[in-house]
Amino acid sequence: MLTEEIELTTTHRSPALSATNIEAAVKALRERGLRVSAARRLVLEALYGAEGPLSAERIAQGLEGRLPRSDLASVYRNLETLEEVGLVRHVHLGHGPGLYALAAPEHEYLVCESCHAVRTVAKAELDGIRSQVLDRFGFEARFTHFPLVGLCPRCLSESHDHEENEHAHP
Amino acid sequence: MLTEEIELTTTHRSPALSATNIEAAVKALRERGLRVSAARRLVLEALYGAEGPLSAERIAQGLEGRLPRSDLASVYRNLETLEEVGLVRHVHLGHGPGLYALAAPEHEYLVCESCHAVRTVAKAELDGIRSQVLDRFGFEARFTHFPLVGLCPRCLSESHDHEENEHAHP
DNA sequence: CCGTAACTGCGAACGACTCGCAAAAACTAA
DNA sequence: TTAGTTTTTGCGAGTCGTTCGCAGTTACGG
Repeated sequence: MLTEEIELTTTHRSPALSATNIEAAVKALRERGLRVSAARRLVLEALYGAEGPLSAERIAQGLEGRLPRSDLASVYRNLETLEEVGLVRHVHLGHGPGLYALAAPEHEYLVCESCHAVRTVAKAELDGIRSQVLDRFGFEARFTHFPLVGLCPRCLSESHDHEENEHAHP
Repeated sequence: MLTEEIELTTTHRSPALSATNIEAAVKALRERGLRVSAARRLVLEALYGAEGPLSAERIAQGLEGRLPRSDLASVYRNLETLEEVGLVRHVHLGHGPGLYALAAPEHEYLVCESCHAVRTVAKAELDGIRSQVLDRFGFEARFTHFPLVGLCPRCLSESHDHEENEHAHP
């Protein structure tokens, strides 16, 4: 099976106010006694400029020329550090590589098992479902690190169509 | 990070009526023009005798001496074939290897992000949540291939405890 | 501007699969 | 039963995503 590309169907944040926020992140790092190296700053720039979650690989390649390339292992280490600090979060949207994004604002993900479309939603949008899961199972659902997986509306209706065709056979 | 062992908290099926059902599976294979080799039968025996989903690795090792060892690549190939035939299904319960189980009866999984405990439930138990997700997002949730991830009751209450301790600091 | 952590970049190793290929079954038809 | 065809096996090597070891840099506090 080929590794399938994941496409995002929603937009995350405007790529504008980057620099300002990066300095806030830099401050958070220094407060923890962490150093602000060029490589680390680069990872931050990639994430602040991104429209959706990014793979470590794509960050290391410099986002198709928009940023300088850097060492993949270091990108992974920096993403890990940033995640420990709470600035970054990663999500596993299927069989591909993990994808990284800023931790705030907190997004949750719905992924279609059939077409692999990703729907990104604000945490609050899933609160209704979260409270039902809590009621039934005492379990607090989180769709930040692993998504809610299922069939998207389109694939769902296609699968209904096929069922009908099958039933139509006498 | 170490690969963490996944423990199952529920029982799947009684390990008794194996042989009978294996012959049904064998029949299904032959009907599709597939051959029933020793290796293939072994995978089937492992799954019919198991109390929960198994990794390919564990099947290849012969389930700690209960069955003969076999070739890992072939185990993967056979699991794939059995899955195509519809006899087997696999689930990704976190960062470890995929786990394989008989497709019927259809189980769904809840996994704790913190302690990695797995709760296996019958499909019907999640129908309420499924219909709420369908209403809100037009999305049919499936927790068979990827689980519903969150915090289990115990880890949830522990995280509340910690919050209280933090708040207690003036 | 010096010392000393922290951090980098490289290559190698890792786990979980997947593939290529020659040798060995399994079914089929004779 | 055996010969023929086609699947399947077992091995080794390869891939992908990620992590590790380590010598060489570099950031920052003094």
